[in-house]
Parts: sequence; structure tokens; C-alpha cells
Amino acid sequence: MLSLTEENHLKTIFHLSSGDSRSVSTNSIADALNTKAPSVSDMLKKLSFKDLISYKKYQGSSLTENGRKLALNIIRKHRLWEVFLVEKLGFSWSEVHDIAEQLEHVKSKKLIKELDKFLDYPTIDPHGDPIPNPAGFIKYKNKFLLCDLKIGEKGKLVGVKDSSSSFLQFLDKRKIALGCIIEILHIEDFDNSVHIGLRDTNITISLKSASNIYVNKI
Amino acid sequence: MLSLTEENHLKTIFHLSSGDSRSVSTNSIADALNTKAPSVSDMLKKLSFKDLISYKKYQGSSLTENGRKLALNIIRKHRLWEVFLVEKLGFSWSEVHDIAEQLEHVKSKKLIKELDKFLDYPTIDPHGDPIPNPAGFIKYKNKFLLCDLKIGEKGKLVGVKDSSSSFLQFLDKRKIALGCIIEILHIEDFDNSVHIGLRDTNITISLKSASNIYVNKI
DNA sequence: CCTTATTTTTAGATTAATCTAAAAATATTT
DNA sequence: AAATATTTTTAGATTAATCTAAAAATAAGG
Repeated sequence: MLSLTEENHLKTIFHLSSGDSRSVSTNSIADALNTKAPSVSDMLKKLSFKDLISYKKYQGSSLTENGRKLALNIIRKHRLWEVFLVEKLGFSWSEVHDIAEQLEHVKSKKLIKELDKFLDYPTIDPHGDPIPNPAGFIKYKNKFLLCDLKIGEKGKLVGVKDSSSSFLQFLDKRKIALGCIIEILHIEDFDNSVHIGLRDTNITISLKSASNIYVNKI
Repeated sequence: MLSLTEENHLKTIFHLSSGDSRSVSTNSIADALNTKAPSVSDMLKKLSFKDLISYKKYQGSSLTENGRKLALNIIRKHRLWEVFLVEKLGFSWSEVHDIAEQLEHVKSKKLIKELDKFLDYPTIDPHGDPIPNPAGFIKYKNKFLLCDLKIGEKGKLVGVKDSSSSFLQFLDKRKIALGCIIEILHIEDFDNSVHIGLRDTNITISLKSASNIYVNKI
């Protein structure tokens, strides 16, 4: 049985390695978890001993197959709970992360099985991220950053890169939500800000914002 | 912010004092929490310092008004989650306790507010226990133990005293559920076992079982 | 009411998770 | 490639939660 801290480390390593077997630095884990490098160093030894990560001193760490399975299971739980909070309890997509961070650690196979059924087997969470299946398989869609579209191209919003609540609320204020059709109208030479067309308005957003929005070209 | 252990101690003191301001012994808390007396002793000091219990060495402890409020809030969460698990996810009443023990510690006022609404403001949990309101008020129904009914009297099952899953499964097997009408047909002189009439069968249960079933006389 | 039994607390250790400060390894830059 | 900077690890402490064993207080019984 994993402790809360062990689970959080596994999940963070997964996210930082982008689901890959890429090696992740100790400091980046510490930053992501709001903790300090020595704490992470200790945990890496422990997770390595349990064969959940492969770790050579000073060389970063990456998930083993076992570790990846466990990480994906936690992420599965997190995302299913997010769907529950939005679909059933009426939360906004900007409010659910912190609550799901707690719910994801509740231990019960049956609970997640029944929750999945109750939600009618969703495949994406409220931010557009794919929900791993019970076996730990995750299906990535190929998608583009809004900033990579050319002028005149249109995309359908399918996700965000950084789903911090401040960015999600920024989108809410502008009525930009999952599924919106966005057209690139113009890109400012001066600061690369992006003029976009929505259903019934045109607005300008910063390059940083446009680099945080995933779309499918249409 | 209370730790998980602090929350569990408060809840246990509430249960052992039957919701009263009665004083509770250190050992009884240790037994209920599957821990040892010295651990409880330490925790009592801490909770006393935080003004959540009143505690004089060697004299047992009881909840303060603050402590009672917090305990009832945890119990509220526990019971709402139990309703969710049974009503929405299809769990049996014998399966929900351990999962609710975890869910009750999730911190989010809004989560419980919305869950309550989603469940349509239930007032009792799947075992017939009353759900405290958000202000920490709990409404006890006056109810009788089945073993206290006289021969010929009838009662409607409204709760169980000890809701251990083994007892609940015992009831399930006999198709005895919340709301059942039970009539006392006969009490054996020899061992005080109780012969009861259900909707379409008569069976015999032990005195111990009959002392664990709450009914409203009808 | 004094002796014995029980309960409760204190004392002292242990484990997990954390930290700061210092040492060691790796990376960078002239 | 030597000097400097950065990253990572080790060393050593701290806090919370736990335990066992021993001491202290209370309760029970003759």
C-alpha cells in the first residue's frame, strides 16, 4: 500500500516526464510538489527500492512499468472525480483540481469501478485530458497549440496545457470553453498577440495564452 | 486545520459518549481506534489544548462545544457519502462504511454542500442514522430495540445499533432491511432467542441480534 | 481502610515525512 | 581544461503519530 506522499511523487514524475519514460530531475519534482530536494531524494530511494522508479544517483529518475501503472491509476481516479464534480455536482472546471487531489487517494477498486459506470464511462476529463482505462492505458489525441495555427485556420478547443484555475477563469470570463471553435484572424507583429474569432466576437489574447490552448484543426 | 488522527479521535469521542457530554475513558477510545492508550493520552492533551475536548488527567474526556461541532461535521460528511455510495453507486449498506471513513476527511465545504443538494438533502443514512445538518444539529428519533418489544407487538426497522458489515450481511441474507415490518411472535424461555414474523416468513434470531435492531412501534 | 487490581500517564524509542546546512557530483563558461 | 556555478545528495534535526515498559493514580474487594 502506497502512502499519500509516495503516490504524489509517482504522479508528479509521470506528469513531468509527459507520460514518457524520460528522466526527471530531482529539483523539478521538488518544485512541482512544493517541497525541497532532500525530501525528494529520500523518496526516490524508497520508490526505487520498491521498483516503482529507476534511479541512479545524480542521474534523475523515471517510472518503471510498475510505477507507471500506479501513476496512471491515480490519474484515472483524479480525472474521474473531476468529471463527477463538474457533471454531477455542478462545479466549474476551474474549481475541481484541489478537491480531486484529495479524492484521488481514496482506496477502493469497487468505488472507482462504480463511479466510472455512474458517469457512463467518460474518456476525457473537464479539461479535455484523457482518462486512462483501468488497465493503465491512456490514449493521447494528437492536437495542436492554438499559437501554431496559421492565419485563417480554425480549431476546436480540446484542452489546455496548464489548467491552473487562474487561466481557466480567464477563459470563462471570455466565454471560451471546451468545444469552442476558434479562428486565427491576425497575429500582431509587435508582441505576437493573437487576434481570434469566436462564435460571435473577436478578441485579442496574448501569445502566452495562445500557447496554452490545445485545438484540433478543423 | 485538523489532522486525520485528530478528526478520528473527535469522532470516536462523540460516538462513545452517545452524542452526549458524557465523559469517555482513554482505553475505550484506544479500543475503538485500534490503537494504544498512550497514543490516546497524547492526543487528548493536544485536543484539550485546542479547546476541542475538556480533559482532566485520569478523569476521562468529553467534547467541548467546538469539538462537538467538528465531530458532527465529520459525521455529516461520513453519512452523506454513505448515502451517495448506496443511492447513486449501487453499493450495499454493508459495504459503505470503510469507504466513507476515507471520504469523510476530504476538505471542501462546497463539495459537501453540493453533494447534499445532489442527494436531495437526505436526513438519514443507509443504516437509518440521522445526518446532522450543516450547523451541527442532529435529530434523534426515539426508537426501541427489537428485544424490548412484547410478544404480539410490531415494529418497523429504522436502524441498527452496531452496523458492522457482518451483522448487515446477516440481515441481508434473511431479507431484513430498513423499513421492514417485524412482529414478535415468541421468545424462547431457554435461550431468549426471538421468533419473529416478517412479510412472508417467520424466523428465529438470537437475543444478541434482536438487541441490535432498532424499530419504531407500529 | 488497607491491599490489590485496573486504568492512565509518563518516559523513552521508532518510523515517516519534512527541513537546513554542508558536502559531493555534475554542468557550464570562459 | 580549470574555475565557477548549479544540482543533488548526505548529515543531522524536527514534528507527528505511533509503540512498549514503567510509574502513578484511581478503583475495587476483602
